[in-house]
Amino acid sequence: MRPEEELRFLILAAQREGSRNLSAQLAAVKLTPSQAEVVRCLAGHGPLSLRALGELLVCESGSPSRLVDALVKRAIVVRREDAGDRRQVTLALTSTGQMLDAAVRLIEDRMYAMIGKQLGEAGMASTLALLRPLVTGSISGQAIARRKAMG
Amino acid sequence: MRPEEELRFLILAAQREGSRNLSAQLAAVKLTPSQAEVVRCLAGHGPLSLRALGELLVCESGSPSRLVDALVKRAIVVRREDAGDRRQVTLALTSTGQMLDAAVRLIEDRMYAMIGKQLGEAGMASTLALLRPLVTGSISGQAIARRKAMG
DNA sequence: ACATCACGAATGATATGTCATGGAATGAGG
DNA sequence: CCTCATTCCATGACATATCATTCGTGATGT
Repeated sequence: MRPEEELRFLILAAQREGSRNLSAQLAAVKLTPSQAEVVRCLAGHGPLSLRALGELLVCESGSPSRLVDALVKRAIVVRREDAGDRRQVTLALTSTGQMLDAAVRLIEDRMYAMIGKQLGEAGMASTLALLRPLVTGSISGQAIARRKAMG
Repeated sequence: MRPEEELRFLILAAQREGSRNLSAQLAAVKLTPSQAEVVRCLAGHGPLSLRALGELLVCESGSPSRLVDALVKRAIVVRREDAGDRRQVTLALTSTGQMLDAAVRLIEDRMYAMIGKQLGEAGMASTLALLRPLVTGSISGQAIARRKAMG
């Protein structure tokens, strides 16, 4: 197998396995990884329009209407009409959502600790430097850039 | 954003963007990336049972019944009963499937060339070495190992 | 003011992924 | 033979992803 092919499958495998792992952890709070990303974004970056939220999500490129739907139905997110521009909806976490955010943060921290231990500090820095150029400029890459810029 | 979080999103982003890119290329032959992986596996590793195919696919963990369904409907794959064990089905490419395989190979080669140029030979080797430990032992990691072992 | 264009969101269609369930078939033990 | 646990597939259920389309609204040019 040529190296580029292995890289392609390693990235796919890492994503799949990481997602499976995270799914299993998040099952405790009945959230999927995508839903958890929405919760974390809304918790960290205040009320957002659907479009603005979409621009922060790596998990989805378009506007995450349906992803948000499930969270609204479960009273984790409130969707209210924007007073100034009635085309937009404003999304914010409910108090339930804020509690879930704390739980998600704990789960993510555990996962990050494991990843950090696997790679080591130097390995982590190298890996980031190698992978960054692969996504710069793309939609997902821009989402990451925005997230980094906003803290 | 802490490094582990950035790594997580870089991997997700690389997978998404690569998949989008490949999807666009494969649209010329009306195949999705997952379907193309099935075609390539069957072309390279002969007739396989559904289970054996599933063990070679990185794109799916279980048995890819439905993934194969679409290919059978389009006469790209033939599904025939195994004479020895009637529980199993044997999957093989039709002549249409073999022609598609050649087209897919061209598209993948172009993509691999681009990835190779982006990373460089040394970068490629480093990246592989860094990512491999993240998936060893997992289902997807085993699929990659099998693929490497079979050429 | 009005026609028109652009924008934000919702929705339908299609294809995945993942897990759980069910059914057919095999094979090991008695 | 029979029983029964196991194996291999198929399928239902659910949550994503992606793209195209539609609909209600704002913005713009004349």
